[in-house]
Amino acid sequence: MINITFPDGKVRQYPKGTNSLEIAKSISEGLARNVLAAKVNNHVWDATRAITTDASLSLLTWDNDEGKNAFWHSSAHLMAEALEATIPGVKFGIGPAIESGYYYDVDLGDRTMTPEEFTALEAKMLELARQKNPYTRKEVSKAEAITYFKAKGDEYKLELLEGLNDGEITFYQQGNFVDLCRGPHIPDTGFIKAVKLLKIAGAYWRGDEKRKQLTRIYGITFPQQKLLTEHLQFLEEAAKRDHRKLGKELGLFTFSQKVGAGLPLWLPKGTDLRERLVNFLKVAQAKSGYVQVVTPHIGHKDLYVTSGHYEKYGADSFQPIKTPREGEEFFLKPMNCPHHCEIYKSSPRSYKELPLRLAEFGTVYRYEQSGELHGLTRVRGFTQDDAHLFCTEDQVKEEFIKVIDLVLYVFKALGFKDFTAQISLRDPENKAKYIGSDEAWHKAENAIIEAAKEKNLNTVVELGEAAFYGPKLDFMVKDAIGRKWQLGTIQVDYNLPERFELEYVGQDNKMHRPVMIHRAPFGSLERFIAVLLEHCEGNFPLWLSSEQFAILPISEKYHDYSQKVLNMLKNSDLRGLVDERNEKIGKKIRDAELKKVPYMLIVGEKEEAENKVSVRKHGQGDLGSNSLEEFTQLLKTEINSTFN
RNA sequence: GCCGGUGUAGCUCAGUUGGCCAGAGCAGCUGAUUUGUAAUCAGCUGGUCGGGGGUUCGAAUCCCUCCACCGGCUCCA
Repeated sequence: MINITFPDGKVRQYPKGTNSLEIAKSISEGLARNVLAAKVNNHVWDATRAITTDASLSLLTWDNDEGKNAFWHSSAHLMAEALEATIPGVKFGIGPAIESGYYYDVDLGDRTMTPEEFTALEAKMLELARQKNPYTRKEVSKAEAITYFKAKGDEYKLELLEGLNDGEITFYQQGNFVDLCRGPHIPDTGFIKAVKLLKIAGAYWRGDEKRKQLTRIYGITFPQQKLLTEHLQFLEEAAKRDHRKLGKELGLFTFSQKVGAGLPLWLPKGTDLRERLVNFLKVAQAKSGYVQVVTPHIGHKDLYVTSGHYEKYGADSFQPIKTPREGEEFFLKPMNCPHHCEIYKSSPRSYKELPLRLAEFGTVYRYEQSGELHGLTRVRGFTQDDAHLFCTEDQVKEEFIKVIDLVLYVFKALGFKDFTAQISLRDPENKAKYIGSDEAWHKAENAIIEAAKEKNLNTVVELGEAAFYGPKLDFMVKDAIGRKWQLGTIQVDYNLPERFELEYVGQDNKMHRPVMIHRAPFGSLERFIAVLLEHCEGNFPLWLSSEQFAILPISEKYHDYSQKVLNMLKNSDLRGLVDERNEKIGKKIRDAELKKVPYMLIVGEKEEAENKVSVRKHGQGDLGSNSLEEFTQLLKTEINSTFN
């Protein structure tokens, strides 16, 4: 007998070799029907795998991420089985579970796959699922495994085998399909009740663009049809929050093929929004000791040779523009830091001036590959809320922490609660990709890690994600459908001061090298506004709305009174307008609701007589009659609550 | 850049297997209406069907090519 310890601490005895599914059955049949996998001594196992020693056990169901993971991974195998049954000679790359579903990378040879084939493939998957074929695990020797895949002619699996050690190789089989796989899997295919194939894409084998591109098929499955329906509804809802759609509907920005791909055109309303964000940050930065600077949109080639950007990105940038006679080369500026370094150098600096915080809303231009462009989140011309802090080594950590505070302040004012702080470090395996000394990197990486720890940020560490000149802390926020985007960023840089030979006179009357911190709380205004739009679904915080209220007169007779109200509200620093169109009140309300105007003020005979307004709140409806003082107070209170 | 898909009026979309002047709703304009909490009525304007080339008696529809957009991959100073 063996002792099984459950999550609640209870211990029960079972015969040696029993499995998690049997244990679940001993508790209740209902539970057993829902068990997808099990965590045995903190390793996720097949529920059908025999337990031979004392162990801690927690049963994994659809409600655990690890349970879902096993479910979707098993679904990838099911899709592979269906593919193999319908497309002879198909070869398989990898097929993992992902955050929402799974994919499998396949080599279809000369054949292509189109979404029209999905229905048939889904049907095949369901047919196989109904057979309730068990997923069986088999330990195989490396030689056996190689023999199997050689016979099958699957070079991808053979390549994967090269990286595995003999003795740790397992096969999983369900039905006629055998796959090299670590597992774990769900007990049998019958658990899979609903299947939806979602999209098809090219994906380079092993993520290497120099290697063959396989066909990646994304899908999702569920243990109940109802869950699939809900998921599809969620996707539909998310599509409504797409910033490209909202930006168009709300008249914020547009693109023109003629102006060029990835070059956003800001319409008056969008510009208004940008200006408000910019001013908001300028005020906050002024309080934190920043000074504003302005630099041109182009810079001499030498500037980027010095900074190192020329060597790193010269060939992949917009190509230089030349002076007609001398042939001097200038680049559109892809970043502001080299310019700012030259501002630093414009006069001798004393330690007493540090930290020197140079801020600029600088528009930069980067050549992004055509396939990378994406609404406002990935563009070729964008404005950074950039600043460079020049400080002494001793000041780095404190400055870094102050920047974190600023980013958190900005995020709070805009309602971003759900974000992660990604600490991006150098790839220790590939140091050649980066410039700068080991020592400098260590110092910088430690400064970031300590500062993040001190501020108790919810962090993830990513190796190899650092910029080529230094490590960074990025604030990552998800868009409507869960794609992660970098917004705010803070980067420590020991390299540029070196390259530009920046110096300051220390207390000791000797020359010292300052440290530079790059930082941008929004990141880029374009991307920030995109993600903000998706988060609030176009319902901006009141302080940010261009049109905080719309006055809707019942008829022409009340236009004079409406104008009077408008002027009074404007005098209270509120923004809005009067809808003087010759439309019925229902129409005016509908349009204001669609424009997501936070407050609608309906005025007619009654309101004019009482010197009041009828307040209607977006998405909520009639709030009743208010005096102008009451209404003004209501808005001021709402605005203040955002910042406190 | 790569794989797959899409491109019809300002917006959202119809346009059967290639066949008469390419349609609708909304928006816009004109007029009527003077309105009480999510669409008042009528009339009108508006498109060289993404660009270019080809096949055909005839192309929005078929083919080639370029561009843009969408979903991924790779990349992202």
